[in-house]
Amino acid sequence: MFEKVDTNVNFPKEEEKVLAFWDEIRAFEKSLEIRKNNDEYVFYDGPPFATGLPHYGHLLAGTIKDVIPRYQTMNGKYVDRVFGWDCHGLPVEYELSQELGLNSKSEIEEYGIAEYNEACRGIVLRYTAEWRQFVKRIGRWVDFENGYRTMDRDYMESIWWVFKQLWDKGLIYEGHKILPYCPQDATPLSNFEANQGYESVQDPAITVAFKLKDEPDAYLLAWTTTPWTLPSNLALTVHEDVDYVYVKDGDVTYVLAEARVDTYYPSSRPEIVKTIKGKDLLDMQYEPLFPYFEDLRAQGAFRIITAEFVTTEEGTGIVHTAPGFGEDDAEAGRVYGVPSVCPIDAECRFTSEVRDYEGRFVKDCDSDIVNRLKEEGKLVHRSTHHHSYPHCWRCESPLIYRAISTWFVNIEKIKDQMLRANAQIHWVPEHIKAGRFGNWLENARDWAISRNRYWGCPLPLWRNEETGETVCVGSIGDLEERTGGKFDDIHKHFIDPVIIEGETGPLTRVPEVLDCWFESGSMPYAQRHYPFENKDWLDAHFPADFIAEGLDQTRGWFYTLVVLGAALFDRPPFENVVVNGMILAEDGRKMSKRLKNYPDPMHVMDTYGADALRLNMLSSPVVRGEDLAFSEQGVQKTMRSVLLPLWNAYSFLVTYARVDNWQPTSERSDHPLDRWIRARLNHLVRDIRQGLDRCHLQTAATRFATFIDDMTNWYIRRSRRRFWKSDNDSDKLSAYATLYHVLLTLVKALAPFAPFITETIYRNLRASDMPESVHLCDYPDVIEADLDEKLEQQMAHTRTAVGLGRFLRSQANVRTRHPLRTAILVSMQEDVREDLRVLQDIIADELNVKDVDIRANEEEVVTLSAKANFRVLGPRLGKNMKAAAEKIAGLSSEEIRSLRQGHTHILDLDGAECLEITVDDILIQREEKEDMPVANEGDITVALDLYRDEDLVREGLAREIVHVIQNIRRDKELDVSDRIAVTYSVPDEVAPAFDQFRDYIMGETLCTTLVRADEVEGDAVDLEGQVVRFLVEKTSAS
RNA sequence: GGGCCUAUAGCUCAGUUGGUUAGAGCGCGCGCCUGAUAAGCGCGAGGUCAGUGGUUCAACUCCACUUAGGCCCA
Repeated sequence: MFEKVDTNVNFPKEEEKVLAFWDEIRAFEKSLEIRKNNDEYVFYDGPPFATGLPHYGHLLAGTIKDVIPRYQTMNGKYVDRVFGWDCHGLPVEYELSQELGLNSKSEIEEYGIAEYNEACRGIVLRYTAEWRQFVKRIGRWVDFENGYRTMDRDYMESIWWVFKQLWDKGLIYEGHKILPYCPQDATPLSNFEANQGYESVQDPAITVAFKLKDEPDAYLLAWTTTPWTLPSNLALTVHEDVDYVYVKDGDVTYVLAEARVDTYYPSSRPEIVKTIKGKDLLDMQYEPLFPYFEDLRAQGAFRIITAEFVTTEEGTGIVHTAPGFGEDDAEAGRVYGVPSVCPIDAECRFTSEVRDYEGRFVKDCDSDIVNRLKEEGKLVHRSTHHHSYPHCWRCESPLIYRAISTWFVNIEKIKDQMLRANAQIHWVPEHIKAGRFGNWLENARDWAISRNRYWGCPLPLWRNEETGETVCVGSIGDLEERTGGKFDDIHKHFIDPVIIEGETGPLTRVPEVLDCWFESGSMPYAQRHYPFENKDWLDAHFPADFIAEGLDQTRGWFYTLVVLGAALFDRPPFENVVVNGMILAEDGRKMSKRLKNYPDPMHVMDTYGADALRLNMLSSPVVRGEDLAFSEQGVQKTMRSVLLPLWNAYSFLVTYARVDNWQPTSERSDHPLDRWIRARLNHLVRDIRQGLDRCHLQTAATRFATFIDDMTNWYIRRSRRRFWKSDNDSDKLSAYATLYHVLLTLVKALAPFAPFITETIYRNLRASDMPESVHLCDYPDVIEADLDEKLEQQMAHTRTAVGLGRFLRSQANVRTRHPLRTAILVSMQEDVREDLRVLQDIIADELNVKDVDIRANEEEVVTLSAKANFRVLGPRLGKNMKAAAEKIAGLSSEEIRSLRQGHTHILDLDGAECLEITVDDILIQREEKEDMPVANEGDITVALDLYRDEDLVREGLAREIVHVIQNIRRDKELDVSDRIAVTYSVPDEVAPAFDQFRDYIMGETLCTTLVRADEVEGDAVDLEGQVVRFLVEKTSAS
C-alpha cells in the first residue's frame, strides 16, 4: 500500500504488469467464481472468422462487449462470456482455393471434397493465436477455453435441430433464386463476390419487335443487352403510370414509351396513333419470338405485365423479361404467375430445349440470334452498349445471372413474430429499431439458406428425385437410426454417400450446405448443444440480456438471430443491443490495408495504452452507431486529458500519504470542499449507473473527464495547502480521508471502461481486507447522503465569481500574486448572494483579496436594460410578439426596477390590446458603467477595487519572492519536503518586503535560514524591476 | 435505384418539448497561476449551424427537395 508512485508513468508498461497480474491470480475466473450463485446477466458473443486478423472494428466491438459485462459483474451478476468462431463458409473456401490454385467447382471435385474440406478445417483456426493476443491486450475478459466453433459436431447437430424445427413448421421450401453465376467455374457467386468484379464492357444492344397477338401489324419494342436470353423470354414488362404510344412506321405500328420516341426517331417525329398508360397494356398477349416454349402460353406466358423497376432512362420502356435470368424478371414474373425457364446447363450451354443452339455456350450465340432475328424481320435496331458489368473475381469471365435451385426460409409466414420480437428489443441507438432494422423486417424477402458449396453444415435433407419424397433428419441419432451407421462427423464428405431407405425407395442427400449466417444465427442454441444437452439451460439463457456488434450486422447476425428466435420460440433472442458504427481512417475514408491509412492497433496500444484506446472509442459517437474517423492523436488526447490527470491525482495522494505516513480512515469530513467533491462523486456515480443500465456508453464515458477535471483542477488545487500542514491536524486528516475515498470510488466506477490503470491505482490504494483486484469489487453505489445539489450549485456560483474576478485582473494587468483590498460581488438574487457568502473564503483566496463585499444593488455597478423573454411570452402573444419585444426593449430603468419589486406593468401594443407583464416576462441585461470596470455572467456581477497601498504592494512582493524561490527549488529538483538555506542580495528598495514577510517566506519555501548578503553567487532574478540574487542550498531532508 | 444514419469553429464533438449573444475540449495568440501534473486558469480570434425552399410571431431544431460522406440492400 502506498508504494512510491513514478510520476513519469508509462501506461503501456503498467498495463503489461497488470496483464501478468491477472494471469497470476486468474482474475477473470475469480470474477466469475465470486458471482457463481447470483443472478445471471446473459451475454451472447457473435463469432468472427479467424481467417483474417482482427482490426479496429473488432477491437471496438470487443471493448463494448467487455465494458457492460464487467459492469454487470461488479453489480453482482454472473456474466458468462464464451468466445465463438465462425468456421464455415465462403471466406474459408476462397482462402483455401487460392492457396491450392483451385479455380472452379470441377477442380475442387477433382481434388476431392474430403481432402478439400479437411484442408478447410486445417486453415480455419489459423489466426486464433493472434486473435487471443489482441483480445487479451485490449483488456477484454472472455472465455476462449470453452468457446464454441460452428464446425464442431455438437454445434452442427444443434443446427440440424434448428433446421428440423423450421421444417416441421413448414417454413422451409425449395425454390429458385437468381444468382450471379460463373460459367467457367460452373458455380454461383454471392452478390458480395459479384460486387468485387465490376468492369466496363461493351455488349450488343438490340431492339426487338414482339408482335401483338390481337392487333394486326402492331409490335411491342423491347431492348436488351443479352440477346441470348431472348429464347427464354416469357413476358414483357411495362410501368403502370408511364405513357406508351403507338407510332406509325411505314406499314406497321410500334409500341414504346412516349419518353423514348425521340431517341428512336431522332430526325423526324413519327405519327402517333394513340397514347395509353402502361396499366392499359396489362395482360395483352404477344407472339413468342422463338418457338421453344410456345406451349407455356397456357401457363401464363407471353403477355404484358407491370412492375415498378421499369424506367424510361434507356431502352424502350418495355422490358424483355426472362424470369430464369434476372432478379427483377423473376420477381415480376412471380407476382403475375408467369412461368420460368432456364434452358442452360452447368457450363451455361443451351440444353435441348433450345434445339437450334443446343450445346453452345450462350454468349457465343448472341450474334447468331441477332442475325436470325434480323432475317425474320424482328430486329428493329442494333448498336452496342457500354456499361459496368460483374465479372468473376477468379477467372474474370463475365457472370451470368441465372436461376439456381435454392432452399428458402419462408419469412412471410413468420413476419408477425419477427416484428413482435423486435418490439421487445432495446436498441442503442434507438432509431435502428424502427428505422434500419424495422424497415428491413417489414420488407424482408424469403431467406435463401442453401449454398452450392462444400465447407459448411450440410442440409439435413434426403430425397428421392423421382418421387419427391423428402426426409429431414433432425439429429445425428436420427440419421444413425435410419441408416444403421455411426457418425462422428457430419460434414458433407462423410454423409454425402449415405443412403436412407424411404417409403418410395432410396433417398439420396440434397447436396447443398447451409448459409453460414444460418449457423451463426443458431448460436444461442448450438453453443451449448441444445436440446441434446443442457435442456434446462436454455430456459435461463434465452433471450440474451445483451449483445453488441457493428452496424453492418443489421442484415447479418442481428437479423438471423431474430428470424430463428421468432420462428422457434416466438421471442426476441436478445433484449439489449449496442450497435457500433464503422471505424474509418483519419481522412474519413475506409481503412484500407493497401493504402495503409491507419496506424497498427498494436502500435497504438504499445504507445498510449489499451485504456487510452478504449476510452477514446467509448467516448465517441461510434458506440451509438455513428462513424468514427480514427486518429492516433485522438487516442493521445484521451490519454492526456483523462488518464494523466487521474494518475497525477493518485500520485499526489500517495506522495503526501507517504510523507505523513497516513493510514486510511473512513472519516466523512464536513469541510465544504470535501462535501463538495463527494457530492460531485456521487452525482458521477449516479450518472454512470444510469447510463450503463441503459447501455449508453458514450454519455457514461464522457462524464469521467469532467469529474476528473473537477477533482484535479479544483478540489486538489484548492486543498493542496491542507496536505502541506506540518501537523497531522484534523483538517489534514479530513483531506486525506476524502481524497482517498474519492480516488478509490472513482477507480471502481471507471474500472469497466479502463480496466488497467484502475487496477494499478487500486492495487496501491487497497487495504489488506479489500478484494485483491478492482474487478472483484462491487460497483460503487450512490451514497444518497453525500448527494448535495445545493452545494454543487454554490460551488458553481463561486467558480463563476472567481472566473469573473480573474478576468478583471487580467484586464487590469494585475497579477493574482498581488493582493487587493476588496472584491465586490453583486447579485440581485438573494439565494445567489447566499451561495457566494457560504464559500466566500474560497473566492477571497482564489482572487487574493482581503475582503469580499457581497451586495444586492446591481445598479451601483451596472446599467440594467430589459429584453423580452420570448420563451414565456411567445406562446401567449403569437403575432404580437414582435411589437411587445420592441416595447420591452424600451423600458426605463425605473420601470425595470418597479417590475423587479414585484409590480406589474401595462404595455400598450399599438393598435392591439394592452399587455400586462411581470418580472417573469423579461430578461434583465447588464452593461458595464463607464467608470466602473465590472464583469458579469448570469446573475453574478463582480468588481475589483484595484487600489494598492504600501502594505499590499509589499505583500505582493513577498509572494513574488516565494514564487522565485519555489521555481529555483523546482529547477534544482528538490524533494517537496527538503529544507533549504537561502542567501540573497537585494537593493534597499525591495528589502523591506523580505523583512516584513520573513516568516511567511520561510514557511512557504521550507527555508530554515534566510540571510541577506552583499554579494551572492546565485542566479539574478528580476523582481518588479529590481535585480535580486538568490543562493538556494539544501540543508536536509525533512 | 431503395432504406437508414451523418453534415454545427481549423480538428473532435455538445446543443433540452422550436424562444433571440449557438457552447465545450484540442489547436492558435495574449496574459495569469504553479512544492502533484506531460498540466491548469482567464481572455481573444475563429460560425452563412452543408445548400435551397416551406411551416411559424420565432427554425441549428419541424417538413420537402438538393449536395456530400457512411453502412446495408438492389
